[in-house]
Amino acid sequence: MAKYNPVKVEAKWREIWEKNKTDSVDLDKAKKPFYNLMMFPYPSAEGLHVGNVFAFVGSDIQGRHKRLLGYDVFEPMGFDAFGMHSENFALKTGRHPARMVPKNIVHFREDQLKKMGLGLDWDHQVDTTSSDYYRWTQWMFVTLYKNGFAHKAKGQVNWCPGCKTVLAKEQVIEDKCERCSSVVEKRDMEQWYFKTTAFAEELLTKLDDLDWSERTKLAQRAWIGKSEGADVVFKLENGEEVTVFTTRPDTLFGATYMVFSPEHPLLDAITAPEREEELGKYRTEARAMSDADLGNDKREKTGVFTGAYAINPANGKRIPVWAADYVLMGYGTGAIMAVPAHDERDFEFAKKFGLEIVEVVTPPPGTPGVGETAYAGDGFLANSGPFDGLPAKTEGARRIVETLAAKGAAKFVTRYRLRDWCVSRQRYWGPPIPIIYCDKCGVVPVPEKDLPVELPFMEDFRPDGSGHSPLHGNEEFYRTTCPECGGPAVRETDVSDNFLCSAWYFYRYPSTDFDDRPFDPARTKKWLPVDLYVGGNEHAVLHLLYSRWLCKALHKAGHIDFDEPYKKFVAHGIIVKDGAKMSKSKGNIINPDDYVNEFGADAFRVYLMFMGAYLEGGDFRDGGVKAMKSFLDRLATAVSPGAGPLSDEPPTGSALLYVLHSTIKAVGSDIDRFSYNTAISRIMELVNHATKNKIRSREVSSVIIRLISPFAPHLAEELWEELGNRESVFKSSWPEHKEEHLARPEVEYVVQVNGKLRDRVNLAVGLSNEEIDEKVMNSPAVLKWIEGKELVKKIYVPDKLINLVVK
RNA sequence: GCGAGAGUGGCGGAAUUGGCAGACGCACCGGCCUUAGGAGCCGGCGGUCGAACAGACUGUGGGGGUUCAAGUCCCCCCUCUCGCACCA
Repeated sequence: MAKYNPVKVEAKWREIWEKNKTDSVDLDKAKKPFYNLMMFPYPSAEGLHVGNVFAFVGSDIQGRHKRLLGYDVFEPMGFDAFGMHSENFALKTGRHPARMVPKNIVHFREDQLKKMGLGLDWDHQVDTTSSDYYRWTQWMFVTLYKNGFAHKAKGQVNWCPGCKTVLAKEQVIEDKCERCSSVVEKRDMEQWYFKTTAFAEELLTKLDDLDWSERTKLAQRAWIGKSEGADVVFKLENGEEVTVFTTRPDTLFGATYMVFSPEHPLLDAITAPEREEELGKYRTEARAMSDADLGNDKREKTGVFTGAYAINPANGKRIPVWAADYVLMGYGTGAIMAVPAHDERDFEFAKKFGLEIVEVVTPPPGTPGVGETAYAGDGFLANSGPFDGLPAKTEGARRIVETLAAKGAAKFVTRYRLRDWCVSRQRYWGPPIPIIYCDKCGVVPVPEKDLPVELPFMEDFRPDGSGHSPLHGNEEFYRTTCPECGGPAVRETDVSDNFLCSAWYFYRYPSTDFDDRPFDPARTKKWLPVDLYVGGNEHAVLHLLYSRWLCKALHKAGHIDFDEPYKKFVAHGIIVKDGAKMSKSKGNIINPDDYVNEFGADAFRVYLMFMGAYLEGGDFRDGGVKAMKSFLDRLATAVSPGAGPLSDEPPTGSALLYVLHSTIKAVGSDIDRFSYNTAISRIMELVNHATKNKIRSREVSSVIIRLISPFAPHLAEELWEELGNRESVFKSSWPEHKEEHLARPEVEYVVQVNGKLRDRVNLAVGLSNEEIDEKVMNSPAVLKWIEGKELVKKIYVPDKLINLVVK
């Protein structure tokens, strides 16, 4: 077999694998379970994106490698088909998601995924829109509710006018809807929340022990946003009290004014009558502004004096209270003590409005004075009464807080930026929130026996922007009876965020054959937590954070005995096309089908993995897939008995054995560290070596086939069969390298003079310095550079290099 | 602004601990084979000087430093990508 026809060969193996269930695993009998998870896609009408293929292939290589290493690999796939992506597309094209999604799923699975050579176990797929699945999504909701992790609350929410629903904070990117890019508005609404903040500290500290991509952990840490400081109570002159949060309680004596967020509820009560008009205007303007505008720290500070005064609890001074939009309602208490001498924002504000600036931390000599800028560093306290001279951030902060704490006016606190997860969506295409409202019994979760709460088919599913889901207008759905008292009741009509569906799907895969429980305890014990999860880092603070949180909640509720869902998470890179991001408008979208049909899935897979570092991403160039097809042809020619007889004698010759065994070793470790591009290049070198030296050996062929098999499974299988094997190559074993062949009798020494390469000499390994000298010092190429010069020093790097330093 | 990562031939990219820069591939050039080639095989390929597959110099964003030796370590600067961003 020289040139092979990928279309025929791949179809043949697809059929055999499916028939023999090569990629299925016996979930109960498996001895060395390895749960290899990839992020299930949403089955869009556009079809599988090349980014999906890149992610899946990179994950599949791990799965196949592990299989060859003797693990029982479980590699399932499913469809994340609920949610606004599907629904928005349906709205745009005038098709109903309930009709469109099943077709998309079939297309994804039969025409695309199955042609990619992924070793997927299709006996355990999930579809989040099927009631067998979302029944348990609803069970999750009820379970969370019963354990105090779900509650309904009124508050400010992010409203997307495009999608006509509220969004979670995580789904607002730079002030825009993650799905439709509309600018998000603030609204006050009553919504369902999951208590993500309950595990803020655990979500943060547990990151330290996780074997995850560092950048993913970094993103989660930043999002959780822990900050330690103190709450301090300020009394207002009208008798009201207001608490502020500060990370710098040591600077309390320097607090010369207070600032309230324009949205602060206490403003109405404290504003002096003569200031009301101006303040009202300011608050209206601020309300109209988007979060992005408010969050822009380059914008000039604005603010209005309220006419009210507060008392600084540290020194009893009377300080003015201002309202300014640089204080955000969404963080801390919505009010701050302003210390212009030691905070840049306060400094800028104080300068603009002529407010007092008092330095209470002495900067080290040479630091610009307080007149010019704020000093945020550490130092010793000054102008701070009894605390003068104390080291500010440590002893000073402690003593000041303790002193005030005695009067109940301060305490150390830790705050997080993380907010509770807003999960209600005023949309149609999602799992209905399983809650019933009864006048007599109040909020009643739907009992487990009544699940699922089926999503009724509605021809018109358009969101109307009323603040209710379209389900609200469906009387048959909306009106129900109370499961507790049997009286008339109404259903919650919002559906839950699609991210709830995806927060738990990996518990379901091993248990899809149970219809009376979301996940079977024994199966779960055997297979979870997930051994390896490969996916995009864009989900760092969405899916990955939500699913970690849900895991902790389920753990706390006693449903599972672990509290982290993924042992290892690897964030793959992003593919660009010719150096630019792919986008529909640029017309540079890669359609995987085109390449698979022309060059085969194997060539496409190998190219995707070869074009760049998997963890960094890569630059897709059109010619690449073809080049990989010809590499696979060359490989086939080199190893196939069809292209010329193979010798049954074991390979000999130290050069060949060295190349063979060092390649085995390198490819294995490259796969382990996701360095697929170098792994492939090592296989290329081995193939080149075999071709060039006309090596035709059964054993060499067997090694090469197994090394390439995780990358090009169909071709490997075909060649493996040609070699006379009856069982799948994936039932064989990963080749083992022998250290003895890596030891070379002779190595090439680099001879440097003053660090410059001047000669190369082949020498036996393990020579003494004297023996090296003998061989090296008389070489004409070296003599030329050292003759007549004083030899100052000789540096020996064993079996590698000698550097002669001359003057 | 803060945090992280990156900057290497015409191009994609290698270089795990400081030790031969440019592996592997694309493109290109030369040769062989061919009725033909968007096929295959052999060879070349950072730059400058040079007749040269002789040799030398130079070269990993820019500048400085440490070292026998720097793409790799340290300091300053520039550019790009990503994350967070008036978070008190």
